Amino acid sequence: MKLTEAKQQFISSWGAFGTHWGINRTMAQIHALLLVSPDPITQEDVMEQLDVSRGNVNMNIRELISWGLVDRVILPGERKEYFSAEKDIWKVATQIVKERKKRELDPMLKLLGQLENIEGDKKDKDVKQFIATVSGIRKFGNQADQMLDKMIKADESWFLGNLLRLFK
Amino acid sequence: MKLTEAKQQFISSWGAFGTHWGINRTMAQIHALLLVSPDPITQEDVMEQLDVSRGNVNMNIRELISWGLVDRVILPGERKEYFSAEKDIWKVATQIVKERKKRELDPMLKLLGQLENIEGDKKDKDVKQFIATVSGIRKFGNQADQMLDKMIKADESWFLGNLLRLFK
DNA sequence: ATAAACTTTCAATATTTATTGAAAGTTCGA
DNA sequence: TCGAACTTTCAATAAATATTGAAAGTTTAT
Repeated sequence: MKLTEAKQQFISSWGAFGTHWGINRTMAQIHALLLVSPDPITQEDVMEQLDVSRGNVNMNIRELISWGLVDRVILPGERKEYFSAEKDIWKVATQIVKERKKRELDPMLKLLGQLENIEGDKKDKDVKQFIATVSGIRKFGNQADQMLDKMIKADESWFLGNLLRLFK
Repeated sequence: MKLTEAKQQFISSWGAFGTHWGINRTMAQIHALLLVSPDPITQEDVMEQLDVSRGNVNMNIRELISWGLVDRVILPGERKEYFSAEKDIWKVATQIVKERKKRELDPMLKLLGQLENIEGDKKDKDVKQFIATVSGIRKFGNQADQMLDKMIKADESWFLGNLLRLFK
């Protein structure tokens, strides 16, 4: 397989993979393209290589920037903006974890905490099950939350070292 | 807040949460409903409580069963089928991890392995970056894969004990 | 101050994904 | 074997989501 074909495969699979995880296909593909581009590229480049419109590229690059995965780069003496992706996969992963935690997990845990305090007969079967389920999810979620916090702060070698210890 | 309202909240939030993770809203809501139902319930019950059609409920319950999160239950002396969800959140989590790993992570790792073997000048900047990116993702993915395998096999107390050790 | 180069916006449109509900299929007791 | 009770299927439809592209906005060099 040659580079061009492999690149295509990678971008397309990364896009499909993304959709399974609630990430818009084009955004994932742009990210993939940037991940395999050794140098920063322009919106125009992305439009050509992925065959999507200017507006779409603009929107999705902005989103990638808000996720902290892509940076604007101004090349000296150039008028237009270039973009480049963080290439260190550990950093990419922790950044995604950090954002998803902030945007989704933390609000969910907050809600679950509130839902645990319902009025009503604690002997009632439905009340009992509701509280048990909600508190079960909350406890598990809190564990995950703590673990992810440590991961975000850790560097890769620390994490791998500990994993090794954990699973030896 | 009373039970009915809290239940509504929980189901609706769980549905919204699901959509952020590539899970169809109704499926997540049905799961939520089953999680807070102390006893098995019928398709008819789900239709009424969530106000969705018979076909939709049938389809999504089937999907939940294929994910190993919900079981068919035949009550003695009853003609119709009842459904109940696994309530142990640890089991729910490991089951989801197991399935997503099988359906998504493993195929992706397989593909990445293939993409690493491209023909071409290993000194070429683009080839170099492509291989670096793909192998970086593959290595990280393999670590995650191994860790998730252990988690799937472990039981909760083992895992929590080790986590504690890991993060003390 | 102007205009070219470039970026952003967003209403219209297209695409994808989810839902409905009636018809077909199945199971089971009498 | 019949038919009532129940489940499944799937083509049609609705709803949600993503994409386009032209117009408006911005920046910069002269």
